[in-house]
Amino acid sequence: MTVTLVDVAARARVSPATVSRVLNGNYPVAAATRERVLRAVDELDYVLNGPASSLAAAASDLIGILVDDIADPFFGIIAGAAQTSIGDGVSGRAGGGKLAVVCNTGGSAERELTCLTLLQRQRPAAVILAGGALEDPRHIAATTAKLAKLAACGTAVVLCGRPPLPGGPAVATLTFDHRGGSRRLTEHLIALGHRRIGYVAGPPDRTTTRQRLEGHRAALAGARIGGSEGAGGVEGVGADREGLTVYCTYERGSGYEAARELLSHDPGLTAIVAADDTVALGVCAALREKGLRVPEDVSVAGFDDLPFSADAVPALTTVRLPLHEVGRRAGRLAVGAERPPPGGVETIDAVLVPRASTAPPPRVL
Amino acid sequence: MTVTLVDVAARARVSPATVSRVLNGNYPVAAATRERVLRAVDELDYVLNGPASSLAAAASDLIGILVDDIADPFFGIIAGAAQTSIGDGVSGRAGGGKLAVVCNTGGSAERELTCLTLLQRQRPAAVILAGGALEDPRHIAATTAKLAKLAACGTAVVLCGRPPLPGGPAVATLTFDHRGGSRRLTEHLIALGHRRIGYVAGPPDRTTTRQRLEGHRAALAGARIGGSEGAGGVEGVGADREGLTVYCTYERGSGYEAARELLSHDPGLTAIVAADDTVALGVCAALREKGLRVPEDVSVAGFDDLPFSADAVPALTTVRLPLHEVGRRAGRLAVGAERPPPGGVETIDAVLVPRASTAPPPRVL
DNA sequence: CTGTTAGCGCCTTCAG
DNA sequence: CTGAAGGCGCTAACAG
Repeated sequence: MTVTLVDVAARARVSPATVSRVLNGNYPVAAATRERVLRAVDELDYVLNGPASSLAAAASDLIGILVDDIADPFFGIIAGAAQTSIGDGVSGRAGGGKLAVVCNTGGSAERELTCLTLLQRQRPAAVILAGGALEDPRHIAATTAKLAKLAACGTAVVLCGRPPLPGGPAVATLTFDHRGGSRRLTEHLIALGHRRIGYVAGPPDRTTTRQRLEGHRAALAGARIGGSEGAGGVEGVGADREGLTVYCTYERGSGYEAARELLSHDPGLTAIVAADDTVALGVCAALREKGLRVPEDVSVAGFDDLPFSADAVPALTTVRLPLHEVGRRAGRLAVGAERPPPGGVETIDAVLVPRASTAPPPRVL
Repeated sequence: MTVTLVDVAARARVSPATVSRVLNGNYPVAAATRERVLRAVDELDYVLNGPASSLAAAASDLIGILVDDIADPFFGIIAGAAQTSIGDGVSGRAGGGKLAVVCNTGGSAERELTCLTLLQRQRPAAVILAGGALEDPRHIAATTAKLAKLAACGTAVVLCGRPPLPGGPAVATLTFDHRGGSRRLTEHLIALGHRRIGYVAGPPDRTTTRQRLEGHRAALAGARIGGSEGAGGVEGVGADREGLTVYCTYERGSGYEAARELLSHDPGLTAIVAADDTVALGVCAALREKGLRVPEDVSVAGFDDLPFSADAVPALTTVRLPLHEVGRRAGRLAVGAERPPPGGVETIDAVLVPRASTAPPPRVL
């Protein structure tokens, strides 16, 4: 029913092996023969049978990109850039052409592992894990083991936006300097004169959340402000001892709730730092609803510098992560178009972008 | 090196065929035997070889979701919902488990076809095409042919957010009532008293753009306003005769430019309807920069009701598309968890959501 | 440069 | 309910 390699070979009057060779392009074939084969391919509208090809070659042209939430621009931008950089290598014809696909884990450890297994079945050429990692030790172990297996089967593993793995089966890791960016952000607020600064952290037990919180607390400690940076590091879900830190998910509504909670704990806050820009928008909404102006009454800052942040009213002070650039590089690393950084790990700078949503507090001390 | 079905069979002291049967679950196997096999699978940490399985079964468990731009929340939401609804069916174990993956076309006809071909190689269980379609006849023909071929090989084709195809190889089509929603939106503006209404259309030659523009013009015609709705339907790129319609891409920056162009053509505009919410934000930015207030001086409306629209300042009047719901249903249709609507086509309502960004014009006539 | 020969790992009749 | 055998469509050594 469907046309196979043999059909093409027959039409081009060559052996199946020859057809395979011109399609894969990695073997010398006479120009005339190639022409004939290509013509036959076109005439028959032949499409390679991926499974058969992958079985025989013990490798597929699939590249998986794992993200927490595809509807979140943070991941959308990284994934889109990675896909584009991978797709650019397509040679148009039947040959070449890696297929970059993105899979959604929903931020669930279980689904992340499931996705990895499902991908593993396909014997993918590469896998890119985007975004922060869960810090649950069991999950880390499971993930590491899975990735090691993938790597053992020839799959290139690229980590993007998370710290390198201990046992490091990864080809390369591009990790963000969340800590530094976060620290500079809070320092900016402190320099403006703020002393009571609320913090809306991301989901607990994630590398991104922890690193950003650490940066924030380092800034406070550097200025001898606040007592919430106890020896304990990140505290459990909910609020810390002073009620100045609450946790939420990367959603606008979650930020809205979080801001209300912060305000109820300490109505005297003059600034709120949010886990990311989306959350910051929710924070702004809650503030507005309470009749508080941004930044006159309360300053608000986000993180990531997502596209809409520049257009928000007021424009959001945030920390820029070069998501597009990093996604592009992750894609190139995955296909081997770029060599891994020395040591396999590169830390990407996070730069402070001061805009209109932060200003001195109502009454500078 | 890697563990195969045969290894599992040996360990469980059964034949490979039996292992295959318990993994696929679609054949009677004694409970005790199944247990033994499952244990062996776990102990050996066996992972099915997808290519081999797909080759033998002539079908894979891959489901492809094609989107124009994964970084655009419109697609992100649909794709995410589809993936989730598909993933929910996972039976945890080695069996079951479709892998839903999303592919980016970047809105390019060529890449869309390339992606389809790459997917076609995998012999996917289903393909979901999300978002509006290009109206270029050649591309429609090519796409239709490709989808017909996919369908002929047993791939379920689901169209989501675009009109059904003429030759209809699709299992099901969920299409939006862009026209109706758009018409109601412009009627809302007219009822408010607006007469000079600028229109920032989406990319030309796309079903979505055309349908929304048609709705807009139908509203104008219904109110005997404007002469731009000539017999010609959508005009070429750029501005129409009166300069009241300009085209742009679904990006904030593009909306910004478009608004400036509209204003330069007709500074007397009292309202601007944008192709979507993202574009509307760009329009607002341009207006603000010109010293025009929204909605006091100029009303602005978007489309889609993306999450950030409710939080914009002012909150954006828009037309809500149930993206999440539609994505979920597309996923269910793809896996056969839901029966296709009668006739295979269902039109999804687009409901007007009036918010703060629209108000009567400065001077009602 | 090209043809021939074996499988890749699994599913699926067919027997038992 | 379980085992044995054949082949899915392609690639990768080998020859020539």
